[in-house]
Amino acid sequence: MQGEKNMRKNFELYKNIGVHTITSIFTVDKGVVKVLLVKRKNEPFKDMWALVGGAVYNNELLREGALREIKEKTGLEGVKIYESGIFDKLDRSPIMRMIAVTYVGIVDINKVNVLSETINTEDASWVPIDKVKRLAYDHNDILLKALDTLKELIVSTDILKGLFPNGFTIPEVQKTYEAILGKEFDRRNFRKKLLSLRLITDTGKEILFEGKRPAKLYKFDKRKENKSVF
Amino acid sequence: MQGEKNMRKNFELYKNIGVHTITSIFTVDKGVVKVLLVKRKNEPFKDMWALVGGAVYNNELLREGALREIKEKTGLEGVKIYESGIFDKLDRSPIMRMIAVTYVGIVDINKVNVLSETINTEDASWVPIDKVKRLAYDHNDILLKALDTLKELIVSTDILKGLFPNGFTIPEVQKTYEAILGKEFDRRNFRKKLLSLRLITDTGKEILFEGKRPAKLYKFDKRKENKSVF
DNA sequence: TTGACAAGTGTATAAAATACACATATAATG
DNA sequence: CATTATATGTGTATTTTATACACTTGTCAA
Repeated sequence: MQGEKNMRKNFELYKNIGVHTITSIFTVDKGVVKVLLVKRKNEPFKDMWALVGGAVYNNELLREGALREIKEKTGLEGVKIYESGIFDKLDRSPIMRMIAVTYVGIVDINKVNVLSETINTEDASWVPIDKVKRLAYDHNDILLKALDTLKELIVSTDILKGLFPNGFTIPEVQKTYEAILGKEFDRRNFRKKLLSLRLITDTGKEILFEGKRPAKLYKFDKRKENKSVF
Repeated sequence: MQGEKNMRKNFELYKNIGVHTITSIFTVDKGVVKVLLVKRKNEPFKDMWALVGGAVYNNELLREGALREIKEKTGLEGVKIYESGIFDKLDRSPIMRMIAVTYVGIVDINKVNVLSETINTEDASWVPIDKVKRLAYDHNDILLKALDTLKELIVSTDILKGLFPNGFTIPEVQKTYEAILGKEFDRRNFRKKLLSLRLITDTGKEILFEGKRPAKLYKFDKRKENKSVF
């Protein structure tokens, strides 16, 4: 068959496809969605900002490679990541054929502390998504896709659990939804919907923000790990 | 940093990750969902049945590689394929580290003719999904994931257009949904929903099936290419 | 004490999903 | 020709879900 010949002809080339993982790590900080960027230290794209990622080793799973890169480049550990897509344009890297398997994660803004303790702030930074400039490689495209994936995930999975390790108030969750989805909800209807799902429970505690009426503190119900939120 | 050392140590290994595409091509034949399998001619897994796929060349996109493999192994052309997932277990191939980028497609059963003209039926076969035995590699896992993907796609995209190139009747579409989703719909409500979306138009023609009342023939509205069906 | 601010709460209306029964067009049969 | 079997076609009432909308409450600061 014709294909067999091509196969042989292209075999050496085929051996040279590189595999990278690239993760868009988000947080929501006072109603602003931010993404974690790192400054590249090597060519290509030296000194440009980029999403977190790198080459996958032969002896690790893609997901493991992604988590390793996150830890090495930012100090963050235990991030829950979700598949987002695959990027494989032939010229996406100037060095060699390279495909990128991309992931999405979201973390509590307080983990920024961890970041600043272990990594020079010149090397890693939380950037509001509408302030992101030209990134290395095709990372701008990857980021756009990641935001789409994030929008799908917050209405169909419990991905936001990772954002509220110490409980949350309903207005807080609402602001997070509004920031990520880019639209507003009626306060009464949002609360009604969230409570009707019976995925969260009232802790009985309250929490105060600068001289306003205290808000009730809720937490995700542990018994319903993987059900969708919206 | 510690990772840098590992990087160097693993570089040779990293160069040896192979990239495959694997496509689950479905059809629905008289209410039965079938998948297209091909018999392997070479080791590993020689003579076992497998999904359609193979190594990606360095000079082609993943999607192009998938379509090339489909054409080479089954003769099918012009199949619209959708991303399904990535499979990367370290031992999924006994030969080398291999990651599989997987796709899903669905085609009109009448293209089976094309198949039998160009390919020996010993080499390729439509198999009902509940009759699929042990496949090569991890293709049973890939098939399960592909079915999940297909279920999502038929309620959120116009993927079924590819299944009805010459128009369709509403009961036909309903049977297809029921076969793929594994549940039944009320006939009146299904028709109401489908028509309310205004994605299909009445052709004015009718079609007959063996001594029953003729059914109206519809077609997808060309102006609304990419809207979701359910 | 008053004002500013965000949190908390209930009801009425509209839209969507669901449940449900009978008439009709064809081919096959006697 | 009348009868039967079979799958198609059609409308309405009910339930569920989503949406729209206004006033009261608790805290801090002035």
